[in-house]
Amino acid sequence: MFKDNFRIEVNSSLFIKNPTSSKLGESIVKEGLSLLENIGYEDFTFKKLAISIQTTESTLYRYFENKHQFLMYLFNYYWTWMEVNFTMAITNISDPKEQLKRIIGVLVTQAPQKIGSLLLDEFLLKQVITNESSKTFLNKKVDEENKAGYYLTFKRNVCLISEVLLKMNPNYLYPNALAATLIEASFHQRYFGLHLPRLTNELHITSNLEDFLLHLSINALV
Amino acid sequence: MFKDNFRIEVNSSLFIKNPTSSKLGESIVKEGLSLLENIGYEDFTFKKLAISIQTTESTLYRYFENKHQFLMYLFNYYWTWMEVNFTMAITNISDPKEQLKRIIGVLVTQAPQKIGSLLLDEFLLKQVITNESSKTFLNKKVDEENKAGYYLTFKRNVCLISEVLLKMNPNYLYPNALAATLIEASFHQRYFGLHLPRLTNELHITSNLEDFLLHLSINALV
DNA sequence: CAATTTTGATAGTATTACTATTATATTTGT
DNA sequence: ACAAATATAATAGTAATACTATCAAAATTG
Repeated sequence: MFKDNFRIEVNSSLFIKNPTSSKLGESIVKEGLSLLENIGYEDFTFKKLAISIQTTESTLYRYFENKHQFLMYLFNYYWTWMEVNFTMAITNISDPKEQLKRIIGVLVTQAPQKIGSLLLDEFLLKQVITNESSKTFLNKKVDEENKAGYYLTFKRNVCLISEVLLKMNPNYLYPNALAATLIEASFHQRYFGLHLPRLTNELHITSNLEDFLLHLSINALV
Repeated sequence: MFKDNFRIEVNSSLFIKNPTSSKLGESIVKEGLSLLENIGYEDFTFKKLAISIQTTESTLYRYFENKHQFLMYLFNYYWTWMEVNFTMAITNISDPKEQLKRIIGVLVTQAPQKIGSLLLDEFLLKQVITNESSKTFLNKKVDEENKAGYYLTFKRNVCLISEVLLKMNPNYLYPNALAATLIEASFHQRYFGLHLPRLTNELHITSNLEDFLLHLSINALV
């Protein structure tokens, strides 16, 4: 579907030195993603990552300011990739309801289409974003980072979904809120299904999650 | 409405020494809440709290294992208090739709009814929980802490709301998921309204948030 | 192949997240 | 009122985290 030279590039404010500019940089983000998935954001350190790819902390700090910026890089990488997925999913589909179905289909997919040339493993990336993405904005630096454009890709996806919602009902008052809620619910409900099952109803099962979100959004838009 | 000796007590697994058992303990949670609200969870340390109440780190560690347990204490304090609020709000109300309205009214209230004898400031508590509560479960210790009962009060509230939802439509398949989604959306949509406005539609305004959640839930239940 | 850039190796600092010890207060039981 | 028990303050100390700095070696590039 895509050429082999398809690549995801994120805004340069999200790194010091572009990790895609060297083999070492690539192994930093690849292994960093894997380590993050294994031990979680709280226990993740540049020291540990340096050891696992046999380099030094000082080298990592030449690529990323700190682990928060590293997470922000992955977050933007993910949403840049998702924007491609969403756009492909609704291209040439005229019925807004069918568009919404496909949007939600993409949202709940755990292992998106593999693209050989994509640097990061899509499944791992989705797992990490599911578990950690709230930490990108739930902190006191949010306003500063918002100004720096750290959330632009995420906002674009919310707006993309919002536009589909509005096509179904142009008078709906809260399209952005609903779009963001669908995204957040897709992450957290899966998480709850796996870890705190009383907070959900078997929504770690993809088909249930899809049904829940579709039902919720369609009914909200009547 | 309540006697002056009304008190919120949380499960003893959430502290080493009960902070309500001494004046010092009370000032730890009171000042801790205030500091947490001011500087956020990431920058919050026991050292800073010790300085602000003129005690020492070692004393704080005799009350709480670490700052995560301290947040969990506040989280449980909040949900114990909310359970009282929800229960009061629906007592003697027979119409399920009216019950749901009142539940959502309680959920979106920023400054719940002041009760003189309540140790913690309700407004501050709500602010801190709005900003930080996702951090209670989004970490690798979640399963262990779930076993230890750290999320029981939260789950009870989700179930309480879930039961109201089921009264409106006993055949609805995802009552717990919807209840949890309403709670999470109430926190994050307000947060987005204040910090990332493109992710919402003016939902930092309480009446809008209320309308959004009510509309979402009522339509989901038809 | 010289110049530039990147990386590795090493060292060092301030802060965080604790634990341990002991003397001094404070509280409690009788 | 006083002894016993408990709580707190003061101090010290450790291992890990989150960086920054320096400089030589290696790799890249013009």
